[in-house]
Amino acid sequence: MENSRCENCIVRQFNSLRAMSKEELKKVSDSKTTKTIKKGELLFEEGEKLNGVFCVRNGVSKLSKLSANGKDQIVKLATKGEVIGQRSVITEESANLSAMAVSDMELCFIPKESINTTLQSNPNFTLEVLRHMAHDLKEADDVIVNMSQKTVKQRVAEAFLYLKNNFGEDQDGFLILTLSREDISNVVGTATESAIRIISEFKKKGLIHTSGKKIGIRDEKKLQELVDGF
Amino acid sequence: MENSRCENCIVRQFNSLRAMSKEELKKVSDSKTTKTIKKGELLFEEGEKLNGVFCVRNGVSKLSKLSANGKDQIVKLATKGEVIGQRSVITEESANLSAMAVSDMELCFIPKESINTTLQSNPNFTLEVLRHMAHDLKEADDVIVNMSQKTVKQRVAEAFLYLKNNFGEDQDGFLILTLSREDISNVVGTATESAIRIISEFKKKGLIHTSGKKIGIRDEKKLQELVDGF
DNA sequence: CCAAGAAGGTGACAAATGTCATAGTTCTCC
DNA sequence: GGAGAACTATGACATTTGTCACCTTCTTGG
Repeated sequence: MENSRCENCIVRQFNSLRAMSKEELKKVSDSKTTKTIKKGELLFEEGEKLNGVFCVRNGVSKLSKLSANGKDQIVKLATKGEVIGQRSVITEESANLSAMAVSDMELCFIPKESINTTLQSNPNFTLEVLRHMAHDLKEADDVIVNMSQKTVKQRVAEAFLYLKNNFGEDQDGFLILTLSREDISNVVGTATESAIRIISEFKKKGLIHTSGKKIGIRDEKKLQELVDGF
Repeated sequence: MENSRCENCIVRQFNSLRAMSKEELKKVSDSKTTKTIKKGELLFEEGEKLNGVFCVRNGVSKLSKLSANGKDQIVKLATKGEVIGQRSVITEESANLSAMAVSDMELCFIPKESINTTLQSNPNFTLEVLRHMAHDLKEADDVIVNMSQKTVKQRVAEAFLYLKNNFGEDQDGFLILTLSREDISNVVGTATESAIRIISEFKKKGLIHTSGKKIGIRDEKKLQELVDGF
Protein backbone atom coordinates (compact mmCIF):
# COMPACT_ATOMS: atom_id res chain seq x y z
CA MET A 1 0.00 0.00 0.00
CA GLU A 2 1.08 3.49 -0.79
CA ASN A 3 1.30 4.91 2.72
CA SER A 4 3.75 2.28 3.78
CA ARG A 5 6.38 3.93 1.61
CA CYS A 6 8.83 6.12 3.48
CA GLU A 7 8.50 8.75 0.77
CA ASN A 8 4.93 9.32 1.88
CA CYS A 9 5.35 8.72 5.56
CA ILE A 10 4.22 11.64 7.65
CA VAL A 11 6.29 10.91 10.70
CA ARG A 12 9.39 11.34 8.57
CA GLN A 13 8.76 15.09 8.72
CA PHE A 14 9.72 15.02 12.39
CA ASN A 15 13.02 13.24 12.14
CA SER A 16 16.31 13.24 10.32
CA LEU A 17 14.99 11.22 7.42
CA ARG A 18 13.55 14.35 5.89
CA ALA A 19 17.08 15.28 4.87
CA MET A 20 17.38 12.24 2.63
CA SER A 21 17.17 12.53 -1.12
CA LYS A 22 14.36 10.84 -3.07
CA GLU A 23 16.66 8.06 -4.17
CA GLU A 24 18.04 7.46 -0.71
CA LEU A 25 14.53 7.31 0.69
CA LYS A 26 13.56 4.78 -1.92
CA LYS A 27 16.40 2.53 -0.89
CA VAL A 28 15.47 2.87 2.74
CA SER A 29 11.87 2.12 1.95
CA ASP A 30 12.78 -1.01 0.03
CA SER A 31 14.94 -2.34 2.82
CA LYS A 32 12.72 -1.48 5.77
CA THR A 33 10.29 -3.79 7.51
CA THR A 34 7.24 -2.78 9.47
CA LYS A 35 6.62 -4.20 12.92
CA THR A 36 3.78 -4.21 15.37
CA ILE A 37 4.71 -4.41 19.02
CA LYS A 38 2.38 -4.96 21.93
CA LYS A 39 2.56 -2.96 25.12
CA GLY A 40 5.16 -4.49 27.41
CA GLU A 41 7.16 -6.17 24.65
CA LEU A 42 10.87 -5.54 24.28
CA LEU A 43 12.27 -3.85 21.20
CA PHE A 44 15.80 -4.59 22.22
CA GLU A 45 17.82 -4.98 25.34
CA GLU A 46 20.87 -3.30 26.81
CA GLY A 47 23.99 -4.94 25.42
CA GLU A 48 22.35 -6.22 22.27
CA LYS A 49 23.88 -5.45 18.90
CA LEU A 50 21.49 -3.47 16.76
CA ASN A 51 21.34 -4.13 13.05
CA GLY A 52 19.43 -1.00 12.36
CA VAL A 53 17.23 1.71 13.78
CA PHE A 54 13.55 1.88 14.63
CA CYS A 55 11.36 4.69 13.39
CA VAL A 56 8.27 5.11 15.56
CA ARG A 57 5.04 5.46 13.58
CA ASN A 58 2.75 5.12 16.55
CA GLY A 59 2.84 4.44 20.25
CA VAL A 60 5.50 5.10 22.85
CA SER A 61 8.63 3.26 23.93
CA LYS A 62 10.60 3.72 27.11
CA LEU A 63 14.38 3.72 26.90
CA SER A 64 15.84 2.57 30.16
CA LYS A 65 18.97 1.30 31.78
CA LEU A 66 19.23 -1.28 34.49
CA SER A 67 21.29 -0.22 37.48
CA ALA A 68 23.35 -2.44 39.74
CA ASN A 69 20.64 -2.56 42.41
CA GLY A 70 18.15 -3.99 39.94
CA LYS A 71 16.16 -0.85 39.27
CA ASP A 72 15.41 0.52 35.86
CA GLN A 73 16.06 4.16 35.16
CA ILE A 74 13.98 5.49 32.29
CA VAL A 75 16.14 7.90 30.36
CA LYS A 76 13.76 8.87 27.59
CA LEU A 77 10.29 8.26 26.22
CA ALA A 78 10.30 7.99 22.43
CA THR A 79 7.16 8.67 20.48
CA LYS A 80 5.77 9.16 16.98
CA GLY A 81 8.40 10.44 14.60
CA GLU A 82 11.37 9.62 16.75
CA VAL A 83 14.18 7.30 15.76
CA ILE A 84 15.43 4.77 18.27
CA GLY A 85 18.82 3.12 18.27
CA GLN A 86 20.70 5.60 16.12
CA ARG A 87 23.34 6.15 18.77
CA SER A 88 24.35 2.50 18.78
CA VAL A 89 24.34 2.26 15.00
CA ILE A 90 26.52 5.35 14.66
CA THR A 91 29.12 4.30 17.19
CA GLU A 92 28.85 0.63 16.20
CA GLU A 93 28.58 -0.30 19.85
CA SER A 94 25.95 -2.47 21.41
CA ALA A 95 22.91 -0.73 22.83
CA ASN A 96 23.45 1.07 26.13
CA LEU A 97 19.72 1.15 26.82
CA SER A 98 16.80 -1.23 26.66
CA ALA A 99 13.68 -0.29 24.72
CA MET A 100 10.25 -1.51 25.78
CA ALA A 101 6.84 -0.55 24.43
CA VAL A 102 4.78 1.44 26.93
CA SER A 103 1.76 1.31 24.64
CA ASP A 104 0.99 -0.71 21.53
CA MET A 105 3.37 0.39 18.83
CA GLU A 106 3.78 0.43 15.13
CA LEU A 107 7.26 1.00 13.85
CA CYS A 108 9.61 0.56 10.95
CA PHE A 109 12.92 -1.20 11.20
CA ILE A 110 15.57 0.27 8.93
CA PRO A 111 18.72 -1.84 8.46
CA LYS A 112 21.89 -0.01 9.37
CA GLU A 113 23.38 -0.33 5.90
CA SER A 114 20.89 2.13 4.44
CA ILE A 115 21.65 4.53 7.25
CA ASN A 116 25.41 4.18 7.12
CA THR A 117 25.81 4.68 3.40
CA THR A 118 23.71 7.83 3.56
CA LEU A 119 25.68 9.06 6.57
CA GLN A 120 28.86 8.74 4.58
CA SER A 121 27.64 10.44 1.44
CA ASN A 122 24.98 12.98 2.32
CA PRO A 123 26.31 15.71 4.63
CA ASN A 124 22.85 17.22 4.98
CA PHE A 125 21.52 14.00 6.41
CA THR A 126 24.49 13.58 8.72
CA LEU A 127 24.14 17.16 9.87
CA GLU A 128 20.46 16.65 10.51
CA VAL A 129 21.16 13.56 12.61
CA LEU A 130 23.86 15.54 14.39
CA ARG A 131 21.40 18.32 15.21
CA HIS A 132 18.97 15.84 16.68
CA MET A 133 21.66 14.25 18.76
CA ALA A 134 22.86 17.66 19.95
CA HIS A 135 19.32 18.32 21.07
CA ASP A 136 19.12 15.00 22.90
CA LEU A 137 22.41 15.78 24.60
CA LYS A 138 21.12 19.10 25.84
CA GLU A 139 18.04 17.40 27.22
CA ALA A 140 20.20 14.81 28.92
CA ASP A 141 22.24 17.59 30.55
CA ASP A 142 19.03 19.11 31.86
CA VAL A 143 17.96 15.78 33.27
CA ILE A 144 21.27 15.44 35.08
CA VAL A 145 20.81 18.81 36.71
CA ASN A 146 17.23 18.01 37.69
CA MET A 147 18.22 14.68 39.14
CA SER A 148 20.83 16.14 41.39
CA GLN A 149 19.26 19.45 42.34
CA LYS A 150 15.53 18.87 42.54
CA THR A 151 13.59 16.97 45.15
CA VAL A 152 11.60 13.88 44.28
CA LYS A 153 8.42 15.90 44.68
CA GLN A 154 9.60 18.46 42.16
CA ARG A 155 10.63 15.79 39.72
CA VAL A 156 7.27 14.04 39.96
CA ALA A 157 5.49 17.33 39.31
CA GLU A 158 7.78 17.97 36.38
CA ALA A 159 7.11 14.51 34.98
CA PHE A 160 3.37 15.15 34.94
CA LEU A 161 3.81 18.46 33.14
CA TYR A 162 6.12 16.75 30.69
CA LEU A 163 3.56 14.05 30.02
CA LYS A 164 0.88 16.64 29.43
CA ASN A 165 2.99 18.76 27.10
CA ASN A 166 4.35 15.88 25.07
CA PHE A 167 1.45 13.46 24.91
CA GLY A 168 -1.56 15.61 25.74
CA GLU A 169 -4.73 14.86 27.65
CA ASP A 170 -8.07 13.29 26.70
CA GLN A 171 -11.50 14.93 26.85
CA ASP A 172 -11.85 14.04 30.54
CA GLY A 173 -8.62 15.81 31.39
CA PHE A 174 -6.55 12.68 31.91
CA LEU A 175 -3.04 12.30 30.57
CA ILE A 176 -3.17 10.30 27.37
CA LEU A 177 0.01 8.42 28.09
CA THR A 178 -0.80 6.29 31.10
CA LEU A 179 2.24 4.99 32.91
CA SER A 180 2.22 2.53 35.76
CA ARG A 181 3.26 3.90 39.12
CA GLU A 182 6.43 1.90 38.75
CA ASP A 183 7.23 3.49 35.40
CA ILE A 184 6.61 6.92 36.88
CA SER A 185 9.01 6.17 39.70
CA ASN A 186 11.56 4.94 37.16
CA VAL A 187 11.29 8.15 35.17
CA VAL A 188 11.69 10.21 38.30
CA GLY A 189 14.38 8.00 39.77
CA THR A 190 12.82 7.10 43.08
CA ALA A 191 11.19 4.21 44.95
CA THR A 192 7.73 3.22 43.76
CA GLU A 193 6.30 3.83 47.22
CA SER A 194 7.69 7.33 47.29
CA ALA A 195 6.11 8.12 43.94
CA ILE A 196 2.76 6.74 45.09
CA ARG A 197 2.93 8.76 48.29
CA ILE A 198 3.59 11.94 46.37
CA ILE A 199 0.76 11.19 43.98
CA SER A 200 -1.55 10.78 46.97
CA GLU A 201 -0.34 14.06 48.38
CA PHE A 202 -0.84 15.91 45.09
CA LYS A 203 -4.33 14.45 44.94
CA LYS A 204 -5.14 15.66 48.44
CA LYS A 205 -3.89 19.13 47.59
CA GLY A 206 -6.01 19.23 44.45
CA LEU A 207 -3.08 19.43 42.06
CA ILE A 208 -4.10 16.30 40.21
CA HIS A 209 -6.99 13.84 40.08
CA THR A 210 -6.87 10.14 39.34
CA SER A 211 -9.06 7.33 38.16
CA GLY A 212 -7.48 3.92 38.41
CA LYS A 213 -4.00 4.37 37.04
CA LYS A 214 -5.04 7.35 34.97
CA ILE A 215 -3.85 10.73 36.15
CA GLY A 216 -5.16 14.16 35.24
CA ILE A 217 -3.68 17.56 35.94
CA ARG A 218 -5.98 19.85 37.87
CA ASP A 219 -3.74 22.79 38.79
CA GLU A 220 -0.97 23.21 36.28
CA LYS A 221 0.13 26.56 37.65
CA LYS A 222 0.72 25.25 41.14
CA LEU A 223 2.55 22.22 39.80
CA GLN A 224 4.82 24.51 37.82
CA GLU A 225 5.46 26.66 40.88
CA LEU A 226 6.39 23.55 42.78
CA VAL A 227 8.88 22.59 40.06
CA ASP A 228 10.42 26.05 40.10
CA GLY A 229 10.75 25.94 43.88
CA PHE A 230 7.72 28.00 44.99
CA MET B 1 55.84 29.50 15.08
CA GLU B 2 55.27 26.19 13.45
CA ASN B 3 53.57 24.33 16.30
CA SER B 4 50.81 26.89 16.52
CA ARG B 5 49.44 25.66 13.18
CA CYS B 6 46.50 23.27 13.47
CA GLU B 7 48.07 21.05 10.88
CA ASN B 8 50.82 20.24 13.36
CA CYS B 9 48.80 20.36 16.53
CA ILE B 10 48.99 17.15 18.48
CA VAL B 11 45.75 17.52 20.38
CA ARG B 12 43.93 17.44 17.06
CA GLN B 13 44.55 13.72 16.98
CA PHE B 14 42.09 13.31 19.81
CA ASN B 15 39.15 15.20 18.36
CA SER B 16 37.01 15.54 15.29
CA LEU B 17 39.39 17.90 13.58
CA ARG B 18 41.47 14.95 12.44
CA ALA B 19 38.78 14.26 9.86
CA MET B 20 39.40 17.57 8.14
CA SER B 21 41.27 17.79 4.88
CA LYS B 22 44.57 19.65 4.60
CA GLU B 23 42.89 22.62 2.97
CA GLU B 24 40.12 22.78 5.52
CA LEU B 25 42.63 22.66 8.34
CA LYS B 26 44.58 25.49 6.77
CA LYS B 27 41.50 27.67 6.74
CA VAL B 28 40.74 26.79 10.34
CA SER B 29 44.30 27.54 11.34
CA ASP B 30 44.22 30.92 9.65
CA SER B 31 41.01 31.92 11.36
CA LYS B 32 41.73 30.60 14.83
CA THR B 33 43.05 32.60 17.76
CA THR B 34 44.97 31.26 20.73
CA LYS B 35 43.95 32.18 24.24
CA THR B 36 45.40 31.79 27.67
CA ILE B 37 42.93 31.51 30.53
CA LYS B 38 43.71 31.58 34.22
CA LYS B 39 42.23 29.18 36.72
CA GLY B 40 38.84 30.43 37.80
CA GLU B 41 38.19 32.53 34.71
CA LEU B 42 35.05 32.06 32.65
CA LEU B 43 35.24 30.85 29.06
CA PHE B 44 31.58 31.56 28.51
CA GLU B 45 28.38 31.56 30.46
CA GLU B 46 25.07 29.80 30.17
CA GLY B 47 22.82 31.69 27.80
CA GLU B 48 25.64 33.33 25.88
CA LYS B 49 25.79 33.08 22.12
CA LEU B 50 28.94 31.34 20.99
CA ASN B 51 30.68 32.50 17.86
CA GLY B 52 32.82 29.44 17.66
CA VAL B 53 34.24 26.51 19.51
CA PHE B 54 37.19 26.12 21.86
CA CYS B 55 39.79 23.44 21.37
CA VAL B 56 41.64 22.67 24.58
CA ARG B 57 45.42 22.51 24.22
CA ASN B 58 46.14 22.38 27.91
CA GLY B 59 44.39 22.52 31.25
CA VAL B 60 40.88 21.59 32.28
CA SER B 61 37.54 23.33 32.11
CA LYS B 62 34.39 22.49 34.01
CA LEU B 63 31.09 22.64 32.16
CA SER B 64 28.30 23.35 34.57
CA LYS B 65 24.75 24.48 34.81
CA LEU B 66 23.22 26.67 37.45
CA SER B 67 20.10 25.25 39.07
CA ALA B 68 17.18 27.20 40.50
CA ASN B 69 18.46 26.86 44.07
CA GLY B 70 21.72 28.55 43.16
CA LYS B 71 23.90 25.46 43.01
CA ASP B 72 26.11 24.56 40.11
CA GLN B 73 25.97 21.08 38.68
CA ILE B 74 29.14 20.11 36.87
CA VAL B 75 28.14 18.05 33.86
CA LYS B 76 31.54 17.43 32.31
CA LEU B 77 35.22 18.12 32.72
CA ALA B 78 36.86 18.91 29.39
CA THR B 79 40.58 18.44 28.96
CA LYS B 80 43.39 18.39 26.40
CA GLY B 81 42.12 17.51 22.95
CA GLU B 82 38.47 18.11 23.67
CA VAL B 83 36.32 20.61 21.87
CA ILE B 84 33.99 22.81 23.90
CA GLY B 85 30.90 24.54 22.62
CA GLN B 86 30.24 22.44 19.55
CA ARG B 87 26.73 21.61 20.66
CA SER B 88 25.68 25.23 20.72
CA VAL B 89 27.36 26.00 17.40
CA ILE B 90 25.66 23.05 15.72
CA THR B 91 22.18 23.83 16.96
CA GLU B 92 22.74 27.58 16.70
CA GLU B 93 21.33 27.99 20.17
CA SER B 94 22.92 29.85 23.01
CA ALA B 95 25.07 27.84 25.39
CA ASN B 96 23.20 25.63 27.83
CA LEU B 97 26.23 25.33 30.09
CA SER B 98 28.85 27.62 31.55
CA ALA B 99 32.52 26.88 31.09
CA MET B 100 35.09 27.85 33.70
CA ALA B 101 38.78 26.99 33.87
CA VAL B 102 39.61 24.62 36.72
CA SER B 103 43.30 25.00 36.05
CA ASP B 104 45.28 27.40 33.90
CA MET B 105 44.39 26.73 30.30
CA GLU B 106 45.68 27.23 26.83
CA LEU B 107 43.14 26.92 24.08
CA CYS B 108 42.29 27.81 20.52
CA PHE B 109 39.15 29.62 19.53
CA ILE B 110 37.83 28.53 16.14
CA PRO B 111 35.13 30.78 14.62
CA LYS B 112 31.96 28.93 13.80
CA GLU B 113 32.13 29.76 10.09
CA SER B 114 35.12 27.46 9.56
CA ILE B 115 33.27 24.72 11.39
CA ASN B 116 29.94 25.19 9.67
CA THR B 117 31.24 25.19 6.13
CA THR B 118 33.15 22.00 6.76
CA LEU B 119 30.12 20.43 8.40
CA GLN B 120 28.13 21.11 5.26
CA SER B 121 30.65 19.82 2.80
CA ASN B 122 32.75 17.10 4.40
CA PRO B 123 30.62 14.12 5.47
CA ASN B 124 33.62 12.49 7.13
CA PHE B 125 34.07 15.43 9.43
CA THR B 126 30.37 15.63 10.20
CA LEU B 127 30.28 11.93 10.90
CA GLU B 128 33.28 12.23 13.17
CA VAL B 129 31.63 15.02 15.14
CA LEU B 130 28.49 12.91 15.27
CA ARG B 131 30.42 9.98 16.69
CA HIS B 132 31.88 12.14 19.41
CA MET B 133 28.49 13.52 20.28
CA ALA B 134 27.00 10.04 20.35
CA HIS B 135 29.71 9.11 22.81
CA ASP B 136 28.96 12.14 24.97
CA LEU B 137 25.29 11.23 24.93
CA LYS B 138 26.01 7.74 26.15
CA GLU B 139 28.10 9.14 28.96
CA ALA B 140 25.32 11.52 29.87
CA ASP B 141 22.87 8.61 30.03
CA ASP B 142 25.23 6.83 32.39
CA VAL B 143 25.48 9.89 34.58
CA ILE B 144 21.69 10.08 34.78
CA VAL B 145 21.50 6.50 35.97
CA ASN B 146 24.28 7.06 38.49
CA MET B 147 22.65 10.18 39.83
CA SER B 148 19.37 8.48 40.48
CA GLN B 149 20.48 5.03 41.55
CA LYS B 150 23.74 5.45 43.41
CA THR B 151 24.29 6.89 46.84
CA VAL B 152 26.33 10.02 47.37
CA LYS B 153 29.08 7.87 48.83
CA GLN B 154 29.22 5.73 45.71
CA ARG B 155 29.28 8.76 43.47
CA VAL B 156 32.12 10.36 45.41
CA ALA B 157 34.13 7.15 45.15
CA GLU B 158 33.39 7.01 41.45
CA ALA B 159 34.47 10.62 41.00
CA PHE B 160 37.86 9.88 42.51
CA LEU B 161 38.39 6.88 40.27
CA TYR B 162 37.33 8.99 37.32
CA LEU B 163 39.82 11.69 38.23
CA LYS B 164 42.59 9.15 38.54
CA ASN B 165 41.81 7.44 35.24
CA ASN B 166 41.36 10.62 33.25
CA PHE B 167 43.94 12.96 34.73
CA GLY B 168 46.37 10.67 36.48
CA GLU B 169 48.34 11.05 39.69
CA ASP B 170 51.67 12.64 40.54
CA GLN B 171 54.75 10.94 41.96
CA ASP B 172 53.42 11.28 45.51
CA GLY B 173 50.21 9.48 44.60
CA PHE B 174 47.99 12.55 44.58
CA LEU B 175 45.42 13.19 41.87
CA ILE B 176 46.89 15.63 39.39
CA LEU B 177 43.63 17.44 38.89
CA THR B 178 42.94 19.09 42.21
CA LEU B 179 39.37 20.19 42.65
CA SER B 180 38.02 22.19 45.53
CA ARG B 181 35.65 20.36 47.88
CA GLU B 182 32.92 22.50 46.42
CA ASP B 183 33.74 21.44 42.87
CA ILE B 184 33.78 17.83 43.98
CA SER B 185 30.35 18.23 45.52
CA ASN B 186 29.14 19.88 42.33
CA VAL B 187 30.39 16.99 40.23
CA VAL B 188 28.73 14.53 42.54
CA GLY B 189 25.58 16.56 42.97
CA THR B 190 25.48 16.93 46.72
CA ALA B 191 26.02 19.46 49.49
CA THR B 192 29.61 20.51 50.08
CA GLU B 193 29.42 19.40 53.72
CA SER B 194 28.26 15.95 52.66
CA ALA B 195 31.17 15.60 50.27
CA ILE B 196 33.62 16.70 52.95
CA ARG B 197 32.15 14.27 55.45
CA ILE B 198 32.52 11.41 53.02
CA ILE B 199 36.08 12.43 52.24
CA SER B 200 36.83 12.33 55.97
CA GLU B 201 35.24 8.91 56.22
CA PHE B 202 37.23 7.57 53.27
CA LYS B 203 40.37 8.94 54.86
CA LYS B 204 39.61 7.23 58.16
CA LYS B 205 39.00 3.95 56.37
CA GLY B 206 42.29 4.25 54.51
CA LEU B 207 40.71 4.47 51.07
CA ILE B 208 42.31 7.81 50.31
CA HIS B 209 44.84 10.20 51.83
CA THR B 210 44.91 13.96 51.66
CA SER B 211 47.27 16.87 51.99
CA GLY B 212 45.55 20.22 51.97
CA LYS B 213 43.07 20.07 49.15
CA LYS B 214 45.06 17.40 47.36
CA ILE B 215 43.63 13.92 47.40
CA GLY B 216 45.34 10.63 46.68
CA ILE B 217 43.84 7.20 46.17
CA ARG B 218 45.16 4.59 48.55
CA ASP B 219 42.87 1.61 47.97
CA GLU B 220 41.51 1.64 44.46
CA LYS B 221 40.03 -1.85 44.73
CA LYS B 222 37.92 -1.07 47.76
CA LEU B 223 36.75 2.17 46.18
CA GLN B 224 35.67 0.27 43.10
CA GLU B 225 33.85 -2.28 45.22
CA LEU B 226 32.05 0.54 46.95
CA VAL B 227 30.97 1.95 43.58
CA ASP B 228 29.70 -1.44 42.47
CA GLY B 229 27.73 -1.89 45.67
CA PHE B 230 30.12 -4.02 47.76
C1' DC C 1 -17.11 -15.64 36.74
C1' DC C 2 -13.69 -16.38 39.88
C1' DA C 3 -9.05 -17.25 41.61
C1' DA C 4 -4.51 -15.74 41.51
C1' DG C 5 -1.28 -12.59 40.67
C1' DA C 6 -0.06 -8.00 39.69
C1' DA C 7 -0.45 -3.28 40.78
C1' DG C 8 -1.84 0.35 43.92
C1' DG C 9 -1.80 2.20 48.50
C1' DT C 10 -0.38 3.25 53.47
C1' DG C 11 1.97 3.03 58.00
C1' DA C 12 6.09 2.66 60.72
C1' DC C 13 10.56 3.00 60.94
C1' DA C 14 15.49 3.32 59.34
C1' DA C 15 18.92 5.36 56.62
C1' DA C 16 20.70 8.95 53.84
C1' DT C 17 21.29 13.58 53.01
C1' DG C 18 20.77 18.54 53.70
C1' DT C 19 21.09 22.67 56.68
C1' DC C 20 22.86 25.71 60.02
C1' DA C 21 26.19 27.00 63.23
C1' DT C 22 30.73 27.40 64.30
C1' DA C 23 35.61 26.66 64.44
C1' DG C 24 40.05 25.57 62.48
C1' DT C 25 43.16 25.98 58.28
C1' DT C 26 45.08 27.51 54.21
C1' DC C 27 45.66 30.87 50.78
C1' DT C 28 46.39 35.37 48.85
C1' DC C 29 47.70 39.69 48.22
C1' DC C 30 49.37 43.93 49.84
C1' DG D 1 54.87 38.30 56.88
C1' DG D 2 50.43 39.04 58.43
C1' DA D 3 45.24 40.34 58.01
C1' DG D 4 41.35 39.00 55.89
C1' DA D 5 39.06 36.08 52.86
C1' DA D 6 38.08 31.75 51.27
C1' DC D 7 38.12 27.06 52.01
C1' DT D 8 37.94 22.85 54.96
C1' DA D 9 36.05 20.45 58.78
C1' DT D 10 32.73 18.77 62.23
C1' DG D 11 28.67 18.59 65.36
C1' DA D 12 23.71 18.76 66.00
C1' DC D 13 19.61 18.50 64.12
C1' DA D 14 15.79 18.59 60.50
C1' DT D 15 14.14 16.76 56.39
C1' DT D 16 13.84 13.71 52.75
C1' DT D 17 13.76 9.38 50.95
C1' DG D 18 14.03 4.34 51.11
C1' DT D 19 12.59 -0.16 53.02
C1' DC D 20 9.66 -3.57 54.81
C1' DA D 21 5.35 -5.22 56.04
C1' DC D 22 0.87 -5.56 55.03
C1' DC D 23 -3.58 -4.65 53.02
C1' DT D 24 -6.72 -3.41 49.17
C1' DT D 25 -7.95 -3.04 44.51
C1' DC D 26 -7.65 -4.06 39.85
C1' DT D 27 -6.83 -7.28 35.90
C1' DT D 28 -6.65 -11.28 33.45
C1' DG D 29 -6.72 -15.96 31.86
C1' DG D 30 -8.88 -20.40 32.31
